[in-house]
Amino acid sequence: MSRTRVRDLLKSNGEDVVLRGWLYNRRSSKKFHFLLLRDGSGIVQCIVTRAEMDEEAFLEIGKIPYESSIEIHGKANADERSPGGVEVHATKVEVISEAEEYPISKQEHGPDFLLSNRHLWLRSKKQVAVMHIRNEVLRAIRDDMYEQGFQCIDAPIFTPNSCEGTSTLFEVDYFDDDKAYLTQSGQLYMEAAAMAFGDVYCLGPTFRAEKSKTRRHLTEFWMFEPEMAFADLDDVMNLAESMLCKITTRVIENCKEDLEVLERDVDILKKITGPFPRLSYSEAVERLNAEGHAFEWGGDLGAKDEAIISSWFDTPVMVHRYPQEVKAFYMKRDPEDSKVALGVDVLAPEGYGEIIGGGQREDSLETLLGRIHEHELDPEDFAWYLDLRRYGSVPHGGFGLGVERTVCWLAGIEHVRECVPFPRMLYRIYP
RNA sequence: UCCCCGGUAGCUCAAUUGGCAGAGUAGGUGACUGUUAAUCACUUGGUUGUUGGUUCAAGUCCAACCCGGGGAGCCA
Repeated sequence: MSRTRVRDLLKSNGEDVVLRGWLYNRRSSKKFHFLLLRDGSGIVQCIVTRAEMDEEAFLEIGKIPYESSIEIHGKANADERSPGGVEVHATKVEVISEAEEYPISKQEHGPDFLLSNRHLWLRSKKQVAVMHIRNEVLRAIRDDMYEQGFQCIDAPIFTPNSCEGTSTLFEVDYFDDDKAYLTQSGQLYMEAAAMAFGDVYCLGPTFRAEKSKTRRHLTEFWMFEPEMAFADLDDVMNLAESMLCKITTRVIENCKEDLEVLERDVDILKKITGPFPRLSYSEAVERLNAEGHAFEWGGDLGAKDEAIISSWFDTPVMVHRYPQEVKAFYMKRDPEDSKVALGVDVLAPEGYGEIIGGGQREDSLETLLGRIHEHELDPEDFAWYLDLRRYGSVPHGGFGLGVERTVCWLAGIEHVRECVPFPRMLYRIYP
């Protein structure tokens, strides 16, 4: 007899079924055992009655340790008294592998303990829900890119040098005396790909060796980076906006139960429909000052400033045209105001901060060369990148979206470490 | 790199001016009317992060170190 998945039990009402999974919880009295079976697709209550079972077998079932793997034979019944509305009336319970005393209990645990037990923590309800949402976010991105005709072009993980010359990178030995670095962005490679395929994206891991210790930082995180040829800053903002709306809609539609487990206020997410407010850096600074938060034009917005700006709106807000000094060398300056660069940051609501950064790229060879010198970078390192401006340069742009930060916001989680299966952080690389 | 907080039973935490190391939970034993983190009774469980110091006496005070958490900067 083939095995039934818990998620399909409702369709099997009245039928004999075989389930395989792990013992999630048990509630016992003299005449019954209520076993909660978890199989990865869901959790179902199974009832074992003393009257219908061999006395010794009944007592043994009361002793099966939590998280033991078990097989249950029985009949599926719709029953309102059971959580989930279905119950399996078990006639046979077999232990596949008896578990040792399981360290994670139903009570609350501290972050240190949970992170050290991440391989087991991943089994718990809340973590399962977050991973479902992550899965949906990644699928929504890929589906939308496919529908819009973007080509998926995977960027390399090993790179010969820093992409932007700014962040601290992880250095690794690369044969003989050479050094390589783990990528901190696929963007430069996406620019090359955009000149080959038009509209492209990459979606993969990214590494930052910054010693950041906050709820928004990981040393290894996933980033989605689309890049478009023949595109300006407005096109970039339009794509960022439509993508965030698409992701949110998909999560609301397909992750109802997960959002419930996480006690996420879905009404807040339903407001994410677009258009999002677009605020220039200068406008943002003006309003900050008008509201009594002294801020001098020219500096980069800090975490506090971003929190204030996003608190003005219920949806993500796009802040564009930053002072060019605080932005990367490849960012194009605004032809109408050379003091600012054509970049945009998208700030998520509810204080989740920056989830997207991007903009229009500099497409003039001369300007780009000058910028590389200003930033004291070696033009040799960027020879291939400069070639893109030699052979049919076009206006182009794109952005990077932090997958964990996006999941964190949608799921309403405190810390990005719960939004990736096995987080890598400063001082923590186990398990 | 800087600032703040913490480390006591497997886990979550308590312990008064320095004065016998405690509870809940998990584990064990038993009871129990279809239970919903089931409930009830009993019960096992300790080198208080490490090292040194002050003291008749240190979980508590002092010093150094180790580990972790939160935040800043930087960024997604």
